[in-house]
Amino acid sequence: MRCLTNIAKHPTILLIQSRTTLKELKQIHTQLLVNGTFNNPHFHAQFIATIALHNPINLHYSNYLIHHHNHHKPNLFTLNSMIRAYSKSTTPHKSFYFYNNILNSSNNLSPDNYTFNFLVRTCAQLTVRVTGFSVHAALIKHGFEYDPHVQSGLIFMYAEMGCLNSCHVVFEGVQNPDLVCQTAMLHACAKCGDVDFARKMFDEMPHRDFVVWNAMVAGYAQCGRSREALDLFQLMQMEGVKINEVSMVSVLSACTQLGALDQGRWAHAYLEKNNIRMTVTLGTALVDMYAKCGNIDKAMEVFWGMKEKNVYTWSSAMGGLAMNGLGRESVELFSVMKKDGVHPNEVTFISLLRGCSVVGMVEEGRNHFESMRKLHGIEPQFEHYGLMVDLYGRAGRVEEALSFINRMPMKPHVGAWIALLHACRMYKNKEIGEFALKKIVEVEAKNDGAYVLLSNIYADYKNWEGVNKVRETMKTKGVKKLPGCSVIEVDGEVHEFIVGDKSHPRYDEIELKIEEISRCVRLAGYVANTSNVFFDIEEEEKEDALGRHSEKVAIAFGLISLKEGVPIRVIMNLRICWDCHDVAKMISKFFKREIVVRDRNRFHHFKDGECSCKGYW
DNA sequence: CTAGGGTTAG
Repeated sequence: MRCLTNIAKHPTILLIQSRTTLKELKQIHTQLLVNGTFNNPHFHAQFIATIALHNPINLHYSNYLIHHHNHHKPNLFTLNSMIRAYSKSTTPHKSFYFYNNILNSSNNLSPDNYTFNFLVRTCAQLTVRVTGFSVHAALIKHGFEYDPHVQSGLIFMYAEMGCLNSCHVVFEGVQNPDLVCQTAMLHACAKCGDVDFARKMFDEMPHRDFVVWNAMVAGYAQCGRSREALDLFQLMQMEGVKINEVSMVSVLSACTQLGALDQGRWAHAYLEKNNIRMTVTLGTALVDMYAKCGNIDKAMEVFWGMKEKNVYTWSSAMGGLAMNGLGRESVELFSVMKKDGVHPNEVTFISLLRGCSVVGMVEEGRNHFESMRKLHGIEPQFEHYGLMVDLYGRAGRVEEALSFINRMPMKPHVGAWIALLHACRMYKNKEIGEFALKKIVEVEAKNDGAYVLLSNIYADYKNWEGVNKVRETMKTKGVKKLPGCSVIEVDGEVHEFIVGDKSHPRYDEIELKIEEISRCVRLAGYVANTSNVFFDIEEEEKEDALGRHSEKVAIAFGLISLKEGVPIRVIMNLRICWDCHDVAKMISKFFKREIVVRDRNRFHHFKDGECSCKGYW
């Protein structure tokens, strides 16, 4: 055992941990063969395991070493390490090859608690329940049902599969759950939608190390409770808990969701100042944060500065470009990615198709969609079909969008119909719009967004009867419209405005500003675009209702609270309304202020009276 | 010193 410990600290092993290139590995390998270090079976095992664990990119090299330089039969340590490495790879099923290797080995190996711990993690990756159940059965057969390592793994596996009950069952069977096991259970609760229970566990734990803190912060961030994530992180700092790159990934993710650019910038500065290890994951989180907080230039600067990028990084950058209206750049980045030898996955194609869609590159988008199956072996999912509908629809080819839906190999999902309905709204197509709504409510009787869209189409035609009919239907069915909500960050503090809520301490000043805006805009001869007002009310009242949309309130607040020249950044939960969009353009001109709005679909950068979306919503 | 926490879309 002493011997193994020393080997783990062997300079060559440490070198592998910090380097990744295949070329260097080959050099090291040759050297070790020559000087005879490989004659030590322990070293050989540790060498392969280290490559597998620290250089997942070069997993095939560990494989090669096992098969072609096999002076020694791989031992359990090596095989377990391979299972572990593959459980985290993009091809987790290959773990089973090594599991079978253990079972069929000629040198009497039998799986141990590590084997099963890693194997259940493989099942967690695969999320194929049947596989998970059979591995569970196998480990019971081998007598590891009550092994603490295996139990932690099982909790993790069932969490990934969404079986919180099974997690509880396993957890209750644990004699004295240690920190690792408790962390797994906490993670499971957060993952399966019971963060509050996770927090309860967290609060009741007598000893908490920094991994537990990280799990809790991540738990909040992943379920969208970003504020609580940031609050807990702050507490973490105050308590002097160790902070590493994993903590920062969660912090950045929370900032991304809140659109809190200032806090995101602070986090970026923090991790540079504290020499936090820049991993691919952390870099990706940074790129995503800048992109989704409206600073796409900075996002790309970070992106190009990253030494190592994976498919997440590329997809994230492409998605960010698309979201910011830079569709062409997104498509170009896709070619660069392929040249770089990175294989796209299904998410990459979502980013790519969005890129095509926002700039109306219909043919290009269709070609890429076709290439998914033919060139990349990726079966398009319903999201991809939905984006194709969007692609045709945005470009005004509403009929083609409809016929595309009708040719889908699966039952069109609500999202596809919604995309069509948006196109109908944009191009004022009443007939297809009515048809789309019918299809939507067949599945989701209470889809408020769909009713509102159809109502808007009627309003465009000044068909108040139609508007009223929609309103009546909604009333009888009990459909409630989701209230608009906009947030804006001022001096690192996030202010939230919900439509109709006047509780903000500076609401009176905001009101005055809105009136000033209205005056300016009217002087310029602008007539409000009132078709976004849902109910048939008097024109004047309508303008008033429009004047109080949450996005406009947030912009007004930005005007009074941010220094001149500082861009106003607003994040909202719905798509920006047409009138607010027009008014924002004018504000950007009259008040000489840049405005960046991230709505639920994309970014709108308003400058000198123009918007970056150029009509492509 | 083979276990636990993290990134892309919807």
